[in-house]
Amino acid sequence: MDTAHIEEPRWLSDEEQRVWRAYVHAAALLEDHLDRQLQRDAKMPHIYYVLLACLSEAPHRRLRMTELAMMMKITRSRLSHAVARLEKNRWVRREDCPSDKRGQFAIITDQGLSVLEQAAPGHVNAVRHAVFDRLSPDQQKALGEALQIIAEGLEPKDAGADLPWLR
Amino acid sequence: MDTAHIEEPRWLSDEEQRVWRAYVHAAALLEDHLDRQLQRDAKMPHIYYVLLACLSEAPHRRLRMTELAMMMKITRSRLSHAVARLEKNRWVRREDCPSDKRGQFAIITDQGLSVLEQAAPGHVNAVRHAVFDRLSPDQQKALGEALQIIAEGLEPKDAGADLPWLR
DNA sequence: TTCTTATGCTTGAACCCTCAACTTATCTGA
DNA sequence: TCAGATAAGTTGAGGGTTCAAGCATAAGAA
Repeated sequence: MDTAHIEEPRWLSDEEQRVWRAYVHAAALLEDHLDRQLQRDAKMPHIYYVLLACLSEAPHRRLRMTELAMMMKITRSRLSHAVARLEKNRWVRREDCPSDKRGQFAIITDQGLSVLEQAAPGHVNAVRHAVFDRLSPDQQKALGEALQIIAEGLEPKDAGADLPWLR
Repeated sequence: MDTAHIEEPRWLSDEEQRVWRAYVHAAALLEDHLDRQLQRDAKMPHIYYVLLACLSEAPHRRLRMTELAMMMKITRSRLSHAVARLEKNRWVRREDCPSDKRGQFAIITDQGLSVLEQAAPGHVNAVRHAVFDRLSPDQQKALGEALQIIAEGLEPKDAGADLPWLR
């Protein structure tokens, strides 16, 4: 009997399952925790905080939409919706790109900057309590290295973040 | 000048920032990747797969709603909506608990079980490719330990998962 | 018992994200 | 120069999640 073409899946070992479960649980609890904290204290979910933080550190407090999307590892569509929402709050505004008429800059406003500064201490504390206060330097280092490898492996090699059929 | 009462936040060091960014990126990319794979191949997001998997391993293929929510580290509300959706697909059904008239069991159906079995190999492969194929055994171990510590720290000590004011 | 509080679970509105389709603009090559 | 092809970004529908409120039952106190 020829079974060479059948992909017999390699199930996860007990050890691997434990690691995987730890990931699933930690990710669920952590995202929840941060979202709740920021939603309560700054009226925005975690990802919107990251968005503002990226803009605040960018050269002229501005980034092209695509660049920002790649930085944040989210789709352009998602970013478009997010910026639209933040624009309503007057925390971000858009501006046309002079050199490419298709292009848009997202720019953090003074108001957005001040909201970000108000939110930052609470957010950093939440991260610290949840993660860094609990791990030894070695554990932190190991965690970072493993996650970096995972992230790199999933990075879309080709630009088309929104175009899954290119995969 | 008395500044003792002012909480000067301890910002993240460069090293800590790198670790934190790695987490944020890995989490975003990984959830996205798994959701997309499962949505394509099994018409459900990752969390619904986990839900079915939990039920499939439970004693009589059934769990009380609250128990399942705690296992999955999600709110009862979210679970309620999720089960409602899976019930429409006939992958899960509900049953009243005889000993507590408020209680409900969620039960995976034969159909749900078969969908789960069909989806499992592809999902395991995705996890393997993204995580375990890229990390040495030591790295896996370290990752698991760090994540477990983080998860434990965020576990709600008191039962009230839905009641944030109890903290 | 009866009153009070706590528990189990659901609901609907508001919000967020995904997917596919679309618009406009830029690039490429014959 | 001009017709694809590609790129930047947006849109709306459909579906998932959150939050606060609600209903019904159970447990505890008086």
